[in-house]
Amino acid sequence: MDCSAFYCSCERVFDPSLEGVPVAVLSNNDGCIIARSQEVKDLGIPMGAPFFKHRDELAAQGVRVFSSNYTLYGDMSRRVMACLETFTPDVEVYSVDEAFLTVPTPEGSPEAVCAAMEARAREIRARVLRWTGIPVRVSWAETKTLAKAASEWAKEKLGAGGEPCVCLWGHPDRDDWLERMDVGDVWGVGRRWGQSLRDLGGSTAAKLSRMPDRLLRQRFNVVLLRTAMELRGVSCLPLEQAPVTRQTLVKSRSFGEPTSDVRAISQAVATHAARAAEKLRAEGLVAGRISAFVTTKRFGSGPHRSGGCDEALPATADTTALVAAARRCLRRAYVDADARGRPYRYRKAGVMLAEIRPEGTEQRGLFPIARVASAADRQRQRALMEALDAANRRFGKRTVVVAAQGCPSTLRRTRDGSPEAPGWEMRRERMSPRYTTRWDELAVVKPG
DNA sequence: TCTGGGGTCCTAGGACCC
DNA sequence: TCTGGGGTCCTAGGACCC
Repeated sequence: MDCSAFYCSCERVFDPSLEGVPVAVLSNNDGCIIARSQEVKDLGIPMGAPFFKHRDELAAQGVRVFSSNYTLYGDMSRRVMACLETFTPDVEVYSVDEAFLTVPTPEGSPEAVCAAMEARAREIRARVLRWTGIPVRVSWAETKTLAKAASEWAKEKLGAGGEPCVCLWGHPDRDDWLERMDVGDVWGVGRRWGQSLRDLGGSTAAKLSRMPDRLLRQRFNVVLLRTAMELRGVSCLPLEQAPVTRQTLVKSRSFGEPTSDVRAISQAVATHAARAAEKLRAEGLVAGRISAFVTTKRFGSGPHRSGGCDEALPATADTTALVAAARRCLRRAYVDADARGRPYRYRKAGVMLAEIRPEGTEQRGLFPIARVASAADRQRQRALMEALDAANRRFGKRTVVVAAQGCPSTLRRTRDGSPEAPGWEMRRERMSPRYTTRWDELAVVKPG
């Protein structure tokens, strides 16, 4: 199951004026176009295109453009997934807008099975649409990679105004589609491998599936061999339902404006560390390593630099410990100018946590890397973090912060009295309301 | 002026062991 | 000229995903 133009669909659910109107959603900092409704795709605006290059064209075409509203999309995603689980418990939530489902195959001839499965797909699509307002594609096949290939086919049918529900298994045009499907559209084949495969004569999904195992293993790796086998109908990628513990956690953002101000950057890094710590606690995890990094802009003039430093920690999810460590890392990673004295204009900073484990399972070192707090001190810190999280949950995100994040009360006030965002905060000028998660942002229905 | 953020897995090569 | 055989662990870099 794939949601069609998911972020655009979420925007449309609560704003009927967007129905039939072209819609686009931007990445963080309003930088790139990361979701496009069918109308915008038809205009030829590519995925991931920089917004500023298309701003005028989008305006001229009457495209409604939104900043990304992850609170809304996350909540809508949960609704869609919950709806899928009413059909089968065997659901793998693969991403915010995709899931894999396993269902029993009905008895009968291949043609009959195919027809029955396509009917099932239409049933699922109809229920998700009715319950959540999100249009989806549902496509079946005997392996995940083939199911994704079927989904590509469904996408093509949808673009041509057809029914986006396909069962590849038993379909009379199955081979025809796989012979037509570009190898670059195969799940697991990116730009680099796509070009290499074309050079070796594997320009379509069907051709890739016929390439010899040894060639794939030698020229690429076992991952691509698995992809080829999956295209042959041999399942190599099982349904993953047990949530796995993450290995890393990254929090980073581009700045609204590039800056050389180490104090501002330090506040941004402290904020990322605090947010990462909050997320760690929410997931019941601790981290044993932290790094902080800064990068200048990737494009244009001026000296370019990307630097990071890391530090081992006694496994922790404590905001104060992680913020302090992140600031130490930043101090080592930050360089103000290149060898010729030209200042670096930093565009982005972030924090990465690694060596993550569930709380309570951390391995203690023989030689502690830092003074180990007493049990009583640890208990007090835990209680403090619980109070911090509770206050921020109840009264809003930046209610209680560590001072290193920058103090909200010292910020300039805007006309309505709320604190003005600091310069390093990202641009987000076209955000829709968080319709489903904030009482004060609920949609209002007016009679007549 | 303006180009996102957050992940996973695999491999090669270096350093070390006996 | 020529230098064994069999391992582990770690890291950086490259590929992929959404």
